[in-house]
Amino acid sequence: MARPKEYDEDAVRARALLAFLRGGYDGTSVGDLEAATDLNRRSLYNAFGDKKALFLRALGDFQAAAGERYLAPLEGDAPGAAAVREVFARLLAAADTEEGRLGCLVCNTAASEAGADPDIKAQVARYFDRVERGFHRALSAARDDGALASDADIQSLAQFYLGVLVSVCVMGRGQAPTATLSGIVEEALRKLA
Amino acid sequence: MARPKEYDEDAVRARALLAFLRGGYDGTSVGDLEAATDLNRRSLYNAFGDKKALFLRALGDFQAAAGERYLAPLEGDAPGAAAVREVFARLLAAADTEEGRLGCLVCNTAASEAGADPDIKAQVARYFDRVERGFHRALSAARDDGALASDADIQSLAQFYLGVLVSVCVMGRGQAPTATLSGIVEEALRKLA
DNA sequence: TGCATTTTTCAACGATTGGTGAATAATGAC
DNA sequence: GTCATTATTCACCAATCGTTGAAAAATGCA
Repeated sequence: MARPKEYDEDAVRARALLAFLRGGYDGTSVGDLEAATDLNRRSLYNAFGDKKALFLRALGDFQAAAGERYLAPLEGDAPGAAAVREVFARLLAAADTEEGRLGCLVCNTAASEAGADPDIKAQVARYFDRVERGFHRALSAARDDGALASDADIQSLAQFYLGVLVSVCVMGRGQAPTATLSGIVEEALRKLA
Repeated sequence: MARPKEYDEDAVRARALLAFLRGGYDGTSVGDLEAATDLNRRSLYNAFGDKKALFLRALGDFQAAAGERYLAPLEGDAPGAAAVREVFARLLAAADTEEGRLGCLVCNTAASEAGADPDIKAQVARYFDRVERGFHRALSAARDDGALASDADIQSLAQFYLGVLVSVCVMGRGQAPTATLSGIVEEALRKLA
């Protein structure tokens, strides 16, 4: 019927995501995206609309990937204190990898000028909400298991661990030594028996 | 001897700082800086060199101002648990102001593409170091006062509170509700008797 | 073998970017 | 008043920005 695409769209989006992770929204030009994806400018626009739309797709892809890679313990069928610990263990492990050092696209975006855009801001808020909800679920289970006092404030604890997660991502990107990151986490996890 | 400047350099730098706080490094054009400072392009370049130099000055100014406004309790002559609490109280109070909602230039920069520049990265690291050192000092006093157990790990606690500070700044900029920010802080401060 | 459809290539668009050269204006020293 | 010095104004630079139009190439269907 028509000429077939010469590229795999999922792979292209994965490469675009990496580029945005490196440079952020403003710091990544369409030229950079061409180079990162090996795709002609025009094909990018045909496939995704414009730069912002592509960024939003990347942001969505990141949320999906990070959700699976890091948040799974919170959202799986074994929530509890161990799940919370596992999330941070995975985060710290990632901080030792090249890709992990790029930080979290959501956190980076939240702190950046692109975070002023309403569409982007909404996606950021949605992810933070998801993380907080995940912690809430796990912490609730932890309380039922006795790892937390029965009168523990689950809500503010969930917000607290969301904050710790954000700080690990931001400071990790800022090249903070791994020891600093694990210091933060270690101290934060002391709240769990 | 020569024609006098028509502007106050300190005021200009303060306005440039505000502009960078709003838009970040990449998101603030020289044109934006002209508008923010009411200064001609050429005068900006004559006075500061180039955009990056001006940004570095703004970053330095921010550190000085934030140091005085927020970190003073940590560095003053009454360190201790109350000083730590006071820092976060000031941070939360600022989160309710328009200027405070712009976040922290250091944290924003750490998460942004500009954070890749070595000169900028060094300034970011220096500030984080200062904050951590401040917390260390206050926490050490807190331990001596009995507000912390005598075997408390002051080092990782200091890193921990630095992380909490970063997360409050980043999430505050991301328009997180004040309740979320105070939830984080409240939970973090529970470590202090 | 055309035909319709869609991808790809290539070149260009106007706008904006950071940065500068040169003339003009304002001062204090003489 | 003249001169050296520095600040301001204004026009302009090449480069890059995000985006698009139009032609060429590749497919399935008739």
